[in-house]
Amino acid sequence: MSIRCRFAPAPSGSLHVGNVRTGLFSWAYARHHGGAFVLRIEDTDASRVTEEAVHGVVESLMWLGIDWDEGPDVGGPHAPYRQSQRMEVYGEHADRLVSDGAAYRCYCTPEELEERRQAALAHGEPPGYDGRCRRLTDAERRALEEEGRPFALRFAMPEREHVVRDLVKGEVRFRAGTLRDFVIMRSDGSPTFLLAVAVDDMLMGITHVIRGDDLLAAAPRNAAVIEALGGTPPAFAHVPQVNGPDGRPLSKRHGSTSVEAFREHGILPEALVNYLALLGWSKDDHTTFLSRDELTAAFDLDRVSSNPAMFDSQKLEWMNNHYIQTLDDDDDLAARCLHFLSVAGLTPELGLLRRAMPLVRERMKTLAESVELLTFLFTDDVEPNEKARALLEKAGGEYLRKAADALAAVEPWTAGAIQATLDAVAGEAGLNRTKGWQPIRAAATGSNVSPPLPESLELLGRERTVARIQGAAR
RNA sequence: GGUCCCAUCGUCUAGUGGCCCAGGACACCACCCUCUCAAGGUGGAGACACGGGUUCAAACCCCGUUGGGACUACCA
Repeated sequence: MSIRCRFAPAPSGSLHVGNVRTGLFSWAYARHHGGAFVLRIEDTDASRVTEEAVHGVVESLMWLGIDWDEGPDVGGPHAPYRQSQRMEVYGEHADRLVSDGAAYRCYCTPEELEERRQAALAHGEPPGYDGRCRRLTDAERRALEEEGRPFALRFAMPEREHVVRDLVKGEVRFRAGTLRDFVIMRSDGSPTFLLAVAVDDMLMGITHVIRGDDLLAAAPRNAAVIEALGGTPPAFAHVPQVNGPDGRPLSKRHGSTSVEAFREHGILPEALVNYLALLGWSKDDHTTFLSRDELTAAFDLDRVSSNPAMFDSQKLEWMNNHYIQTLDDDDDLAARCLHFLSVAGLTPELGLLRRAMPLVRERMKTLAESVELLTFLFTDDVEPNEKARALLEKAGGEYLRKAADALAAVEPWTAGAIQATLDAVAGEAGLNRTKGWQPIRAAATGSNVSPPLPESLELLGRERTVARIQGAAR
């Protein structure tokens, strides 16, 4: 039987990296085994879901290079792939469960439920649903019906031990009686997550459910519903959560942890995928860099770690720098930087930008850093920063004028010739390179930090270089 | 409270009874390289949560403790 995996995000907010990591594992597992990967949008809570949010999920996954065979945009044999469009399906299955005696009408109101929960807590008893409506006599039921009481549909959890053979956690046992009857259909007729997932996974032929371990306790319920419906439950693999710096599972309150945020921060998709792949999974004892293809070739669930991992953005950035360095196509890198320069209000000339790439590629942890590294090339509005001003002041107008004059005469205008001239000017003043060059750097780039000076000046051009140094000399 | 999950350097991890007084990577420190900043090179410091077992032998197996986390909703 061919493997079928799915990723089923709720598009309520943005797709955060913890969530995506789970999707990545699911995708990698499917691809590794030559199976199918399904994207399903979990929007039973339809009110808060916007079209935009769904689009955001699709965008983020595509950017990462995670592709799917069936989904809301591409369709497939089990369409539709948005739960909000499958309400009838859930209704039919809920009815079947009721007529088969696997689910029952629960007339308890939310207020009553809450009251009993509090009472149980006060007596030191477990607070779950007490199963009251499951044990109603026919007469009681009839009375409630005649009252016109609204009801929810509750699944009658078989009262036995439930065992989940999890591919990551191993055999997990839930003692009889600890899993209570749960609502599958709200009194307003809308299905709950617990019904929708089970029905969809069954109908869509999902063979392996790979998801966060916060859903581990949902697995026996999912399986029970599918069994009651006459289906075969999928295999489960519950991967641990990704934690934030505070050691708690990543969520909205950790700030910018969405895929989109990393993209806007100048992280390369191949770096994010690589980093995420190694968060909770390892190929062996030493592999650090993997392409998507290498990942799918090597990935399997038996090497997924069972303990939670903390997200380390420093390591991500280190890895990002590696990918930027190894992106040896200057045009490609320039194109990727262009976006960030544009956002910063610059309009770089493409040829110049491309020629600047060798100077900055090993200096950027993120593409966004290309802005501060290269602004001096794409604007003549260079206002020296504090340290640059100090350097200029210390050097004095005399020195700068001499340097400007010498540079004006450099022929040809190449990094090599420029370097020789800079050395000559510094030497004449009795300065070493550091002391002699820093004022020039400050004048030409407006900063005490820049890409290598002679190469930077070569790109800047003679005219602009000389003008800036003369300007700074006044 | 109950149920369940988890526990190796600060972080991500390798390790499935002897190869481990624990290996790699990020971060950190030092040195080298060096026009600034990076990158790169070399070296260093740094962990098996604790307590009991089992065994000739335990990071690895069992039990307990402690500490994290999840679930316990007409959220997903």
